[in-house]
Amino acid sequence: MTATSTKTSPPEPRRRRKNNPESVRADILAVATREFSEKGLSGARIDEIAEQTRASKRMIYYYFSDKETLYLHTLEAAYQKVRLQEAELDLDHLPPLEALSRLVRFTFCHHAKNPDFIRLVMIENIHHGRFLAQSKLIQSLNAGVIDALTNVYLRGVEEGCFREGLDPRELHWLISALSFFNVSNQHTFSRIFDWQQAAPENQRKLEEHVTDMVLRYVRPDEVTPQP
Amino acid sequence: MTATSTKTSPPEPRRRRKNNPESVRADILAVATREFSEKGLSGARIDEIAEQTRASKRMIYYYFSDKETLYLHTLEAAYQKVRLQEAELDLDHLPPLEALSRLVRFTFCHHAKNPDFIRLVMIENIHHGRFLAQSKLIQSLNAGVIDALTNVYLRGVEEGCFREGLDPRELHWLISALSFFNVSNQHTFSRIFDWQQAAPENQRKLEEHVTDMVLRYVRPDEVTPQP
DNA sequence: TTAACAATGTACGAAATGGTACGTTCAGTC
DNA sequence: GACTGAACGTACCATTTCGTACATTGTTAA
Repeated sequence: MTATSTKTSPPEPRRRRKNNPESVRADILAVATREFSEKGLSGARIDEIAEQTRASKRMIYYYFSDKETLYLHTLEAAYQKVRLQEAELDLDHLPPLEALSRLVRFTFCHHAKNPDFIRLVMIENIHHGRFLAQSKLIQSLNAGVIDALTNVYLRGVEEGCFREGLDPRELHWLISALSFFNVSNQHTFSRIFDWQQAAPENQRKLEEHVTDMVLRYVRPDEVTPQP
Repeated sequence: MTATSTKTSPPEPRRRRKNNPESVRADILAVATREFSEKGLSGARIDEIAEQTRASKRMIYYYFSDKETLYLHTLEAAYQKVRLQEAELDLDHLPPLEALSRLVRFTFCHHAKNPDFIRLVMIENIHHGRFLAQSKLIQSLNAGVIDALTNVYLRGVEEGCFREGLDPRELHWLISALSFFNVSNQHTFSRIFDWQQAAPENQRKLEEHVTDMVLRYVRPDEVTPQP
């Protein structure tokens, strides 16, 4: 876009460049997120990212030294964003059953609303988690999730509404699996089984199933509660 | 060019081996499977595949016209292989509970033993299932899974060991989700939560959890069946 | 045998792609 | 205003990568 309108306006012919490092950086990161999550690390093109940015390709290498570093920053930013949203969940003031139910629904919906994040995690798994392993940041971010779930679970066991002997980490695994798969495999599943999985009514049904499944799983075995 | 010469064709049209077409084709496909599942469609390199083959790059283009077609054939071959293994499952002679339990365990173990297939499906989802959509073959292959599960489920409902009102397709979705996630997200999950998910004892535990979860899910609600 | 076609090897081209050299402009400090 | 380092633009390079032209060998039918 050569806006050098060399008109006969002597005082102000050219557009002034305004330095704005933070904004440029954020812009690049946003575009990179779109591109990487859409096409993967090897599929995304630096030139393509540059084109969609208000900055130039030179700027990408200026702020992020190379393609892989840019990808790593993208991944970190995505995890950070997720963490921020999760932090808003306040489960401790709810009774265990409701708290767990809410956590499951939140996870399910959150994943569904953030396909970019899911895709980045898929892509990272394709790369054997090699970049995530480099990131101290991400490692530190995710401890909180397990803690929150552990609290809820322990309270539930104490109150007798959850059965004993479950591992919160494994419980989290189950919740994640169902919520993640809902996004990650939507395309193949829909196509193979000719089922519009993304349709709102089906999403609502799946949310119910998933929540129901988790709650039934933690429910105490019936012990014939007759005295 | 099909020589349909209705001349004095002998009753025995014996086919003699040519150079080595079938073997070369199979070799290419095997290497392509490794490469695509490891690096994705855009990450895999035709030259790299050629190098690992006994054939040359020219042969890849001879048998499979271009990269994307080769990828599609890879995907189809992978689904076909899975289908063959699934067909060995014979559930109809088992009581419903055992049949379902066996189906879940089979799915879980099968996925765990075929990471290449899982990765290809992940990659295909990254591509929005665009190639799978082109394949009439794959579409036709996967109907059987639902049928088998439907039979088991209906028998179970009839015998009273499963609750009513569940959709076999959704049940399959749940089983798939848990089994798939176990492979697809192993790297990120292990790294984030510092948990050796691939370790045999953890795999055994997860298999139990997953089976248990599905069985608890289909179990009839307690209706206080007092005599 | 020989024509015809299938199967295969070698070398190369054109475009894409990650990354850089080098110069220019901005903004704060003295 | 002069200086300086950070912020930015343009043009370019070296390599990679998909794909092909062309030559050659094997195989079968007549």
